[in-house]
Amino acid sequence: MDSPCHPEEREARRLLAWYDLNARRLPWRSPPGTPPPEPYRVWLSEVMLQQTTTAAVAPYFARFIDRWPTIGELAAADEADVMAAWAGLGYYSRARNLVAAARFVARRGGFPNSEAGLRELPGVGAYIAAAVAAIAFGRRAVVVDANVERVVSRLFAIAEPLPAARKAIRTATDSITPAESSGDFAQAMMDLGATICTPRAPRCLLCPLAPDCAARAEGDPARYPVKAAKKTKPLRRGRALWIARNGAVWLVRRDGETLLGGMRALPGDGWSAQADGEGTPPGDWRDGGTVRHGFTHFDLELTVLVAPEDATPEGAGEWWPIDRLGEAGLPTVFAKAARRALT
DNA sequence: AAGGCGTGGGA
DNA sequence: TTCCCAAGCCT
Repeated sequence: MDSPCHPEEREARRLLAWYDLNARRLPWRSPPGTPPPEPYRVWLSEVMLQQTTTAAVAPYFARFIDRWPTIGELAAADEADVMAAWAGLGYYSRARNLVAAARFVARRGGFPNSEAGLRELPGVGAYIAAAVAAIAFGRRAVVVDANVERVVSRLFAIAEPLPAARKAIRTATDSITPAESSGDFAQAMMDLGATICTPRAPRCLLCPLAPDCAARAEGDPARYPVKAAKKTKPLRRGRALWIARNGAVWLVRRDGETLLGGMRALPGDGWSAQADGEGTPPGDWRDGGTVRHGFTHFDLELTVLVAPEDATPEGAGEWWPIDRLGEAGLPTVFAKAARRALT
């Protein structure tokens, strides 16, 4: 059984053997070698896991599965309910696309089982299509996420910086992806990246691929993957309005597909103003304090302005009971502002 | 193709 | 505190 073989098979064998003993147990996953979870669960977990930690996803995944156990039930849901259930997880376009994709799949009569078919779902890109095809449908697919980029760039000592190195990384990943068990292989690569081949201080002594690892041979595996320098995040200032009356607060819904689009929110300015102090509020508004919040591409310093008792809101919105504010599905930045206003 | 798009946790 | 980062996608 240990007949001479291609080096690429050697890596997959070592990794799969390691995975048999070391696979993380996660709510959306079946143990190695057992039948895969339903495509719905695999897809839902992959969408939630984009740029998001397993610890953050776990409670959301449980709540979604409990409330919408099948793709058909999710397809029939009100989008507003899904958005509210997504609140706090971030990247809200994922929730908008989730509903659209669920309806697409339900109308179609089931999930596509090929990468190309999966790519047609809104919110499904190269990574998720490959992951679902491999994990849920047992297809051979080249699954490349940030973990795989790290593992593979070290394994092959790919010195080209990201993102330009993506093509070389994909080719290298393809070369070690086995024909069978490619779902387990993909999950094994991700587990290896999450627990052993970590961004800092990789635990090479525990790594099943250490004998094959070019970066390890060089002596400084943590220098891979090489990344382009990142830009500094600008600081924006903005205001949120706390307009309360009879135990209720005035909430609006942000429209469009831009920042926090589709989510409930406190009314306010656009945060686009570089300078604070513009549009000074009427003197009878009270300064409710300031919260800081970091977004992907800018930091926000948000001042909460508390309205006088007789203030009248303008435009579309709704009065929301303050004692049930937790159910409003406010994005974290507004949850912070509300907490500040209430202290 | 480079930038928009959230959030929380760890070092 | 600050920085980096986590199962990316879309335009």
